[in-house]
Amino acid sequence: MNLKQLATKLGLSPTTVSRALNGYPEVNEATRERVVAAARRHNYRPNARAIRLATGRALAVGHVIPLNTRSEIMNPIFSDFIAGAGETYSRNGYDMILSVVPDEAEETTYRDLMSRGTVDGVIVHAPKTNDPRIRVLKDMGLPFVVHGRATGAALDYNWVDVNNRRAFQRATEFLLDLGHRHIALANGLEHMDFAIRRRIGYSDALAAVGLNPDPGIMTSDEMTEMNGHRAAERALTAAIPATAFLCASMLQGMGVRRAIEGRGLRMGRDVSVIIFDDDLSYLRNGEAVPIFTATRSSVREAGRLSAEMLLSVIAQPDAAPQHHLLEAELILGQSTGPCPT
Amino acid sequence: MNLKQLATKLGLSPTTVSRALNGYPEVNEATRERVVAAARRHNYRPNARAIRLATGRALAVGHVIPLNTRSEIMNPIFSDFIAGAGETYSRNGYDMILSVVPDEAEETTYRDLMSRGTVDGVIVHAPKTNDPRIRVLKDMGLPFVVHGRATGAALDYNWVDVNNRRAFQRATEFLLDLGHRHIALANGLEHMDFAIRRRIGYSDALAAVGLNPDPGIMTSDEMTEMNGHRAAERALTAAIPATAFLCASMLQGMGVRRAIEGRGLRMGRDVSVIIFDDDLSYLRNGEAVPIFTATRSSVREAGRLSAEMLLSVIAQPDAAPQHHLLEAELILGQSTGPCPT
DNA sequence: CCTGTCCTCCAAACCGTTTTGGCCCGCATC
DNA sequence: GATGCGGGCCAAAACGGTTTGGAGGACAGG
Repeated sequence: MNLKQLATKLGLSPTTVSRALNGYPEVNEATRERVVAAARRHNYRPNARAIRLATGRALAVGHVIPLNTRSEIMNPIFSDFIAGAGETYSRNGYDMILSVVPDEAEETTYRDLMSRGTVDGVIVHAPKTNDPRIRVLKDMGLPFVVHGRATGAALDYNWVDVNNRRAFQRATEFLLDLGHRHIALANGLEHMDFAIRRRIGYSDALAAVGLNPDPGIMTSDEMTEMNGHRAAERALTAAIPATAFLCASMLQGMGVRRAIEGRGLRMGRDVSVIIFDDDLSYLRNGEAVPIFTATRSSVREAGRLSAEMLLSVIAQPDAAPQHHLLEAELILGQSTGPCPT
Repeated sequence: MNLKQLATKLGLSPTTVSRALNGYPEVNEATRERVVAAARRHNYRPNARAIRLATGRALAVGHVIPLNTRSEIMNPIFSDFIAGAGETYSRNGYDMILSVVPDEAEETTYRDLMSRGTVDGVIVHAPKTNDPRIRVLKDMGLPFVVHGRATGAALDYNWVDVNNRRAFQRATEFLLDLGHRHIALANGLEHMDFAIRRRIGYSDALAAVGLNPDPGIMTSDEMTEMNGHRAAERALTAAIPATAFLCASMLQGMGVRRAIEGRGLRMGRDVSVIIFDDDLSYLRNGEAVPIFTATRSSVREAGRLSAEMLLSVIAQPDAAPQHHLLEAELILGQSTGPCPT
């Protein structure tokens, strides 16, 4: 059942039927109701392909997932972010298109999505320092929102980010207040922007009390359980062992906990741990009471917000760039306590 | 730059240009080269919206993600499956559309995707026993492939699945061979089809040596670390404590390990553990040598295969239903050993 | 009665491709 | 020299909507 058929069945022109269904004012209320009723009865659904061609809009947004050979982006964050963004899209009648491409093809993919008219805008994931994608997208004129920020980008652009620096600064301060002086950092890969900011927050807090970061207890690696474990083994057997840990992810925190307990120590009493908790649906940080003390910020919420921002940018492409800085909350769990003397 | 402009620039008709670019035979080789060269030079890219309308094909496939209030599908599996499927799609010029919808709207979403012509086919995720979606899609005539199977479905349909029953049967047999007689099962939610099959494999293996499953050491729950931990606590303090565990996921296995070590026992010596390892990119089961003995099957590979199957179904909608049963390999790690006497 | 203004509706153009149904010309065949 | 047959090209009709630019009629105002 298409528009023309519906129109003849109603004894109206396609024009009027189209207008009636799309809520234009120049159609009599009585006929509008008649049209709407008939449309429902024959469950007419306008062909999306035709609408897209006629209106020149794609009614779709893209998420380009570079399939790194060293696979970094296919991370645990991803599915929750997508869930949040996807909710927003479906509520607004937009499609979400995922492009999984080898990372060297990422730029080409953006160009393609744009020039073939497949999407109206894109979300940029996992920005690196001085990320080249920003310049490219800006030049192309394709609306985009970055999840995160890219330090050093000369241009202004739309982004949604967590205040990673402050989160880790507060967490470090909290550990310092508990008397810890040897605080290990199990960070993410530091070519990623968020990881750099977290390290700065950590260093700043140390510097504020006259401490220098000790490279012997700082690691930067993919945020897996095993790497967390490895980092903790190293920091716990250092010349001056760490008494506390700051972890960039839940998984790393679990690895650290394993190392702690594996040495017969108890987390929260002998060694303190704070993690960054992305509040993932399948990696809950405890139930009633959190296991880990954590800086928490929902990545799903970030997905929602990024999507909303992108839709608003698409609607008004010439508006000034928008920014949304989320604050992580510091939640108290069972993994922190005063530094043993 | 669109087809018409390119055509006039070449002094040809749109017809000929279109045919030249699409490799039709009725165009002179010399002109074809001229056209191709010009297309590249002006980097002409055909408008996807127009192609879709003209050909009547969506050149896109859908993945509908029901956003369960009890969030079951937004699981760790998801991102790897998507990565695998996405690779296949981009290689074949198809778009992947993700629809995140409240689960009561799932059927409506399928209807919409189909009747508005947004997709040419869909992948069905996380089938339950006697899953109603299969009947619905069959009736609609929308091509689909199920990732997993739905026990009890009367109709035949396309699916890609792992031999979950045999995997757990073999794992159980292996533990029995090592002398274990009290084998706990930390299963997934048993309204999910894969979980049922795994339990059957487990029970069958026990039955084969004359043992009955002990409900006191069997759990069925979401596959999280905490649930694994809880299940292990229970099974280790049962009247007759379990000496071995079969876990449906890596995360559960990690929880079980924590419980074991928390009681001062050692995994692999005092208590054996076998997990089902989906080979996720951010949850690697060890490096050189696996931590957990496991039945392993790459969910990413399953994604690739499902996507390929779907594309073939779309190409030949009337072919007989296809099935692809993957076998999980049993890999030996450090988490299993003879039953202590 | 004439004019102007709404209110409703419509015919036709348009979006950018693919595809159908020729057309023209050169060349071989009889 | 007519006929047949491909090869190479094209005009125009789809595809299924939206949007532009009226048209016709009712009704109010002068």
